[in-house]
Amino acid sequence: MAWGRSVPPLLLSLPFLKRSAHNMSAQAVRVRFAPSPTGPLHMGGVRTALYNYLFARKHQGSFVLRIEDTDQTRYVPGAEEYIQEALSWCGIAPDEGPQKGGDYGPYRQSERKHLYRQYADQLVEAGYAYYAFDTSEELEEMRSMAKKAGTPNWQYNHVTRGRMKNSLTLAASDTEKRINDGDPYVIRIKLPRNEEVKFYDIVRGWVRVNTNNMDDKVLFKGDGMPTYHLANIVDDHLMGITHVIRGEEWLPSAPLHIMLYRYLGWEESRPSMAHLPLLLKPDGNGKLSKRDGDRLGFPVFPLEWKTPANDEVFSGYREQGYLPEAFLNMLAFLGWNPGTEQEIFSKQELIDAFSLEKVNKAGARYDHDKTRWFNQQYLRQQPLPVLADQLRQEAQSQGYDLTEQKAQQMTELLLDRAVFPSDLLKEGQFLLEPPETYDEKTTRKKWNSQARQHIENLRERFAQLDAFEASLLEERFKTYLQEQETGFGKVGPGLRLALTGKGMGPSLFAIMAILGKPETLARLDKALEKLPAHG
RNA sequence: GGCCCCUUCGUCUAUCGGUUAGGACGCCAGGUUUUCAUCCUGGAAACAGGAGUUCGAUUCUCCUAGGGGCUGCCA
Repeated sequence: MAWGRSVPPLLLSLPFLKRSAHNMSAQAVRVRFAPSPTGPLHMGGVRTALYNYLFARKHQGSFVLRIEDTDQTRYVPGAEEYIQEALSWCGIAPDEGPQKGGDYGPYRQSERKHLYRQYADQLVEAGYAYYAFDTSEELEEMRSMAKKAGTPNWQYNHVTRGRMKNSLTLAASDTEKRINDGDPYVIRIKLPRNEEVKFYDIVRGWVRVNTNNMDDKVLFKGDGMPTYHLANIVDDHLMGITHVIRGEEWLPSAPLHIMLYRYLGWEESRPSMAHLPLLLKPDGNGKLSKRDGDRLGFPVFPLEWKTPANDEVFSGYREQGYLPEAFLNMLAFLGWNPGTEQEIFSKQELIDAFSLEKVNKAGARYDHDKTRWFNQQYLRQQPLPVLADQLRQEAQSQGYDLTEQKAQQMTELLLDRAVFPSDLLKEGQFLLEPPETYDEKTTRKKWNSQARQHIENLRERFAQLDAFEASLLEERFKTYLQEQETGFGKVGPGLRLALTGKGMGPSLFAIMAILGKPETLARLDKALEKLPAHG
C-alpha cells in the first residue's frame, strides 16, 4: 500500500483493495478540489486545496479545479474568480480547471448539466432510484410533525417512503401522467434496508454505516440540476479522479457516495477516500467560520473579500502582509506533520514530505501567533534587495524619496524587528523624517540638564567628523564617555530621544550613519531647541 | 435526539507495546544588547477517566465522559 494506513494482510485479499493497489501503480493520480462558488474560499478550503495539490505533485499527478455550482440560487458573483486568484496567490494553481482548461472539461457543473440526467435515469431503470412528487412544503410538514412526535430526525427512507408520494407507491400510470403533465418531481436513491456500507478511508481507516441510518437522498432536483451527491460521483468518474481528498464534513455522506458508485456500476474504479480533519476556531467550540476573523483579530480568508450585496469587507492574509509561502507552510502544518522536527518547509519540501497517512484525525485549532511566527521566519529569508525595493516603493507611495542605498540600510537595520514587510517602514519612520514629538516618559526620565549638556558636547564632536559611519561614530562616542567618566546609560537614551523622539530602537550609530551628518546635526539642534532643560 | 468521526503540554504536534513522553508557537527566568527587537541558555506545561488484552500500555479492545461533523430539492 503506497498510501493506505496499515491494513491487515488478510484484508488485502478483498477485491476492491486489490483494485486499489492496482490503481495506484498503474493509474496516474488525479485529484480535484471542488468548491462551490457561494463566497470567498476560506483558509480551511485553501488547506484542502493544498493537500490535494501536494498529493498530486508528490505522485506526479494532476490537480483539478472543479466548480460545483449546481445550486443556482446560491451563486455569488466574483466567488469563482476569487477562488482562482486565491489558489494562484498561494502558488497552488490547478493543472486543469475552468480558467486553464483541460481534457476533462467543462469544469463547471452548470456547464455539465446535460451529462447528469442520463445517470439518474439509469439508476431509476435499474431500480436503484425512484421519482418522488412530494413538495418541499409537504416534506417540511412531515419533519415538523415528526419532531413534535419526538422524532427529531425524520428520514425519507425504506420505512417512510411507502407512505409518501412517489413512483414506488403510485400506480405506474399515475407516475407517468404526472411526469407528462410536467408536475415537479425529484429523483431519490433507493437504499436497501439493514445493509452495512463500509469503506476504507486513508486518514481514518475503516468506516462503516448501516443503511438503516441513511436516507433516500435526492439525486436529481426539481430544477433539472443534479444534487451535489450525484454530480460529484458522475464528475469524479468522468474526470478519472483517483483520490477524493476533502473535508470531514463530507464523511457522513461518503457511504451514500459508495452506494452510488456501486449502483452506477463503477465500483471497480472508485476513487480512494481521504477525509481531512476540520479547522477549528481558536476559542470556544466549532469549526472556523467566516465571522471569527473580525471577532478575534485575524483574517480567515487568503485574500480580502468584499461582499457584493452589502460591501461588507473581510480581511485577507495577502493584504495584511503575509507571504504566501509562510501562509502555506502554516496551513500545511494544521492537521499534518512530517514526523521530523523541521517546521520551515518550502513548497517543494512540502511536496517531498507530504503523505496522507501522516494527516491527523482530530480537528486542528487555528493559532494566530504561530502564523505570525511563520511569517517572521519567511520575511527574514527574503533577499535583502527585494525587501529594500519593496520598502522603497512603499515609502515612495507615502511621499518619501529613498535612495536604493538608504532603503537597503534601513532594511538591514530593521529586519530583526519586523514580522511584515510593512513593519520596515512603520518601525523606520524616524529615519525618514525628524521627530515631531518626543516620547513623554523618556523625556521625563532621561532628559535633564546633564543629558542636555552631553548632547551639546556630542554635537560639537560629531560636527568635526568627515566620515559619518557607524564604527567611527561609536568609537568617538565611547571616547567621549571615557573622558566624561560616565556610562552609556547616562548619555545614550538622551541621544536616542533627540535623534528619533523615542525611548527604544536599533543601534544609535547605525541610525546616525543612515541619517548622515547634516541631518544628524539638525536633529540634535532641533531637540536642544525644543526640549526644555529640566532637572 | 439520531448517526458518524475524534481525544498527548494553553495551541500545533512526535511516539506506529518498553522513551527521563520529544519539538515548535506562546508564556516565564537568565544571558547578549545603551534600550527595544533579534539571538543564546534554562524553566513551567500533556498521554481525558475506567475496565480489559499483555511480562509490560500514551500506543491494542471495550465502556464512560468530553469535543466535532452531519442530520435540505446547500455544497
